[in-house]
Amino acid sequence: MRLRQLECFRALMLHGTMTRAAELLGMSQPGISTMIAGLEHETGLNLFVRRGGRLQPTPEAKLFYVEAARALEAAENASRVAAEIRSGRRGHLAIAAYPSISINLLPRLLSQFAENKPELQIKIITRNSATVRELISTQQFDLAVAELPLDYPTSHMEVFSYDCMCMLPRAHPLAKLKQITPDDLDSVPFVTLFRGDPIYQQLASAFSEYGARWNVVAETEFFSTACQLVTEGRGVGIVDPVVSKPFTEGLVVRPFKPRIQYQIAILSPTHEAPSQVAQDFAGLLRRALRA
Amino acid sequence: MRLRQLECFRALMLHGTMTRAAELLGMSQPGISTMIAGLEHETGLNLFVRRGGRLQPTPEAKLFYVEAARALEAAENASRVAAEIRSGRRGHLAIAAYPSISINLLPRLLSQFAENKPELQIKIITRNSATVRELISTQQFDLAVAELPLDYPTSHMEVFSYDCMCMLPRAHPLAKLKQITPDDLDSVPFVTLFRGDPIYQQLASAFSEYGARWNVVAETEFFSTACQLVTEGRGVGIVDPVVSKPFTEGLVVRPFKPRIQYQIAILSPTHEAPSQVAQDFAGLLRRALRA
DNA sequence: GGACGACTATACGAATACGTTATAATGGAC
DNA sequence: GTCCATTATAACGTATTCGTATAGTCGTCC
Repeated sequence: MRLRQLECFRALMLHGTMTRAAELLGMSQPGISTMIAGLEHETGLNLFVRRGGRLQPTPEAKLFYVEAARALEAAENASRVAAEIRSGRRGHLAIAAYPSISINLLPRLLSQFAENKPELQIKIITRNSATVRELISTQQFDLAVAELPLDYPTSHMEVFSYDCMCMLPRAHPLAKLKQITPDDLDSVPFVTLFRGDPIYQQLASAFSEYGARWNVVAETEFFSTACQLVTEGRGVGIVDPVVSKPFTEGLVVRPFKPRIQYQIAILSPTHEAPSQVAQDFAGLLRRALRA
Repeated sequence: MRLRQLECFRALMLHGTMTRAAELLGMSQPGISTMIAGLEHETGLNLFVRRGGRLQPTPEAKLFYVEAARALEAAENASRVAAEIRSGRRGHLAIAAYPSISINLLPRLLSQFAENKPELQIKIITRNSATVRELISTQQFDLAVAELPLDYPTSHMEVFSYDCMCMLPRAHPLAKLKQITPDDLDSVPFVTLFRGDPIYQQLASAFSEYGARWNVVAETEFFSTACQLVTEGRGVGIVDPVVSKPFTEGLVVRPFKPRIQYQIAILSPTHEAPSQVAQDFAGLLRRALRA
């Protein structure tokens, strides 16, 4: 039993004559005729009686039609779903990400990505980078974004490196400089990430190397919190130039020397092949993180 | 999108390798390979990634599988239903019949007919023969059985003629005769059908022709009622030899002379083609009515 | 009753699909 | 490296599909 036969059968049942059914299906009348003959032969049912040169559906045809139409609709539905999956309109996109990127960049990109994909189910789980690293191993996520370094590196890792910038309140005296060094920040109130963070360690080394006094007035977990403190005038700070960009709206941002490196990575599941949707979104995310 | 492709896809999803799927479907491995390649091409989905010489279903394949399996099942169901219809296990059989045949013969034949047809829906409507004649015209019945003559004869009518028999209580003195005539029944208490019935008129003519006195002690609507009265010893009567046979169990039945003719007919719908089930049952009924 | 119109069935050929065998290519295991 | 299991590709015969051409059937309109 072939789908094409059912299609012809349905058209014939709905439109009465082979000639009209053929028109509707964009094929010739003899095509319909042989197709119906084949269906009758294969099912062993007499679907039509030839009466007065016309076709009249038998009671068997009416009974069979119900099931035939159902099967056709299921097949057409499968076909439609395939198109939806292909275009990314259907599917799911589960992403695990560390907090700073979860706050602004990720939801912004996701809502842009899902614009024309009504059936796409999105899930964002926010955890610290170590947990994100573990989550991607469970194969339950399509994509993850974590800060480096990781205790247990994973394959399928795409790294993005940034040189951190110095951020200052707009009215800060140092805002007129093109570039900031630890010397410029000697004893200046400073907002930084926590002691355990690589950023903290790099900053400590930089100030010590320059022989400047690092006046830490606040430690935060996230760049976004630090940004807010700087905005409030508590001091100056350091920030990555891309992910945290939305948080530095009212601030002045200047290159910092020496280089304070900040690295994040897009992680993909290892055992599982990534879904097309995940790959597409990874592309969008990659462009955003490179910018 | 062809059903065969979905079939291969399902087998592959369920059994992991093309080699095994091919075995299960009774075809060669390259056959599966090309079939899957065709499906991937037509749907535009990457259903499998080739990793380490093995196939691994992509997330898209898992999503699509749900719909594909559903479509396949619907098609297989349609196929199964076709087989059920063909063998008469599925369908409906609506029969309109006059009372006497509805009481015993028809339900007996129908239950025999439906023995191995679990899904067959049976409907029996009992009306007098004139109404049965009208009902078959409404095309809502697959078959009808009515007594003749009918005011408005219909085409598709298969007539069965019977010579009525005389029935007597087992202990009746006339039971020793091989054949009964009106002369034998002169003044004998007689149970007959109603005045309007053709049987009544034929009997009246017969007694008058033989110059015998017809001693009617009871008039009934149905043969079955008459039979019961005879069984109770109220008199002798006349009965058709086939339809009413079940009612004359404890009675003696003898040929009657002159011939009292009783005719019934199987009626088929005119506009509608009869269903295969109806035709099959008509065959069974025909054999029973001819016996 | 004959011509016409609408419809279905059959014949035949070309393109496509299907499924086979043979064989290459790949990767893991020992 | 060799063996084993797997998938992919090529070549080829057969079946299916669908078109065109044409014949047959029935009802209708003069």
